[in-house]
Amino acid sequence: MGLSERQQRIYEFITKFMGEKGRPPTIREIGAKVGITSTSVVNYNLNILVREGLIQREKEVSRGLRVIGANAKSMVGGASFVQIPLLGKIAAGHPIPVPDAGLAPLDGEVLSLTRDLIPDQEGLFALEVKGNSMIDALINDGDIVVMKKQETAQNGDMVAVWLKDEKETTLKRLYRERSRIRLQPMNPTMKPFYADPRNVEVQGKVVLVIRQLQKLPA
Amino acid sequence: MGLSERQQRIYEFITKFMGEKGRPPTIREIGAKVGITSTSVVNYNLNILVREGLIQREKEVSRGLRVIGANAKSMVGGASFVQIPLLGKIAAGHPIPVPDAGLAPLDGEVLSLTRDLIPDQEGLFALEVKGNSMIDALINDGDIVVMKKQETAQNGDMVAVWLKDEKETTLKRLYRERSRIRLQPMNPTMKPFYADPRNVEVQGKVVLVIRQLQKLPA
DNA sequence: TTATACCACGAACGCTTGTTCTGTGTCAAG
DNA sequence: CTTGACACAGAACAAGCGTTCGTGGTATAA
Repeated sequence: MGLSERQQRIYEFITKFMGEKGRPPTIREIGAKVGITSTSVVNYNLNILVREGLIQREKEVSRGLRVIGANAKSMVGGASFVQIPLLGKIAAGHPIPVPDAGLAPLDGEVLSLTRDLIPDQEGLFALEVKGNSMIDALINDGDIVVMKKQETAQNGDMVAVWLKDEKETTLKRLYRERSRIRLQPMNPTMKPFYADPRNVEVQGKVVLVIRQLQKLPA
Repeated sequence: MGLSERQQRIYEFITKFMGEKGRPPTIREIGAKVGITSTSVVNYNLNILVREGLIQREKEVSRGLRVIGANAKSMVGGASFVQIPLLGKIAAGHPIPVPDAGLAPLDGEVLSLTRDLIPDQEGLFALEVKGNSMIDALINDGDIVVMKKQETAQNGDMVAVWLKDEKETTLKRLYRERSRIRLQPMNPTMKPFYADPRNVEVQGKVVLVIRQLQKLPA
C-alpha cells in the first residue's frame, strides 16, 4: 500500500472522528487536524484514499466521505449500523416475544449494532436471556440473542423452539430426520433431544449472540 | 411524550438515514422525505425533538444532528462506534497475541462496534476463538472475544490466563485465595481449577463476547 | 536539460446547508 | 371577541463546505 504518512494520518483521523462525532469530518476539519492549510491539498489526498479503496466520496455533498477500509472486518462499511428492537426476555418456561409488524424505534428499547456484526435485514429482534437454561447452547444468563423472525428452519439452523408438551423454550440446532426432529445442543459434548414434529414450534432463528461482561454507564 | 406524528416520522427517518448512509441527514433531506417544503418548519420540529431529549444539535455545523434517543439501550448514542484491532486467534495451546503500543487501524483488521456494546477505552483488542477449549467459558469455536489489556485482575474478573506449566491459555473467572488462585469456569455446572500463583500469567480481561451465526458477505 | 509525476499551496467560486425573519392559519381558553 | 400557543410556510441571508484554477517545488528518468 503506497500511502504517505500524511495520508495515513488523514485516514486514521476520519475513522476516529466518525466514531466520536457520529458524522464524517469536513475537508476543513481534516486539514485543521493534520496541519494542511489548503482545502485543495486535503482534496488531493482524499482522492488518493479513494483510489486506494479506503474511502468513498459523494460529489458535492457535505461530509460526503465514507470509510470502506480494506482492513475492516467486512467490506460493508463499519460506519453504518442497524437498529434492532430489544423486545424483552427469553427464558425456558415461556414462549419468546416475537415482534409485531412495523415496530418503530420509538416503541421501546433499541440496540444499535454495526453492520460489521450483522447486515440489515427484515425481521430482526433481540432478547435478553434469563436463567441458566440456555447453557447447553453456550449462552449464559444475561446474554443478548439477536434473532430473525421465521417459523421454518433449514437443517443446521440455530433456532428458538417452543416445545408445547414440555412448555419450554429451547435454543438448539434443528435437524429433520425421518419421523422426528433432532434438537442438537451447540455444546458438542452434549446429547441431542428428539421431538415429535407436532410438538415443535419454531419461533425464530438465532443470528448473533452478544455477551457483555462490563457494566455500561446507566 | 407529546410528539406529533410528523415529529415521530422525522425521528425515524433520521435514525434510518444515519444507519444507511453513515452520516446524519440535512434539513432539506428531512424535508424532502417527510413532505415539508420549508426549512423553517423542519428546523422548528427538530427543535422540538431537542427539547424532548431525542436528538442533539450543533449550531452552524452541516449535518450537526445526533440521535440520543431515550429509548436507545444506553444513552451513549448508538451512532458512535469504537474500532478495535482484531489481532488474531486465541487457542488453548498458545499464549494470546497482545497489542503493541500505538496500533493504527491500517495495521491489520479492525472490528467496528457501536458504543452501545462497549464504551471506548484504552487497550482493547479482539481475538477469534480457535477450537473447543473455551467451552467451559461458554465460548465456542469461531466466537470473537474482545479483551482489555491488563496484567492484573480483580476477583471475579473474566480473564485470559496463560498457565506456564501446562502451556495453555484458558478463559476463566479468577479469584485469589489464601495461597492459590482459583480459576472458575463461567459454566456454573463445572468445577474450578486451582493453580499456584507463580504458574498463572494474566494476559487480559474479557469485556465482550460475540457469536455470529450468520455468514457475512465476503 | 527536459519531461513527467507527485506533492503542495492560496485563492476564488459555486453550491450546500443552517438560521432568521415575516407572515398566516388553527385552536383553545378567558 | 381577543389573546396566546402551536404549527406552518416562503424568502432571504449567513455560514459552511466542496471544487476548481493557477502556481511552485522536488525527484527521477531519458
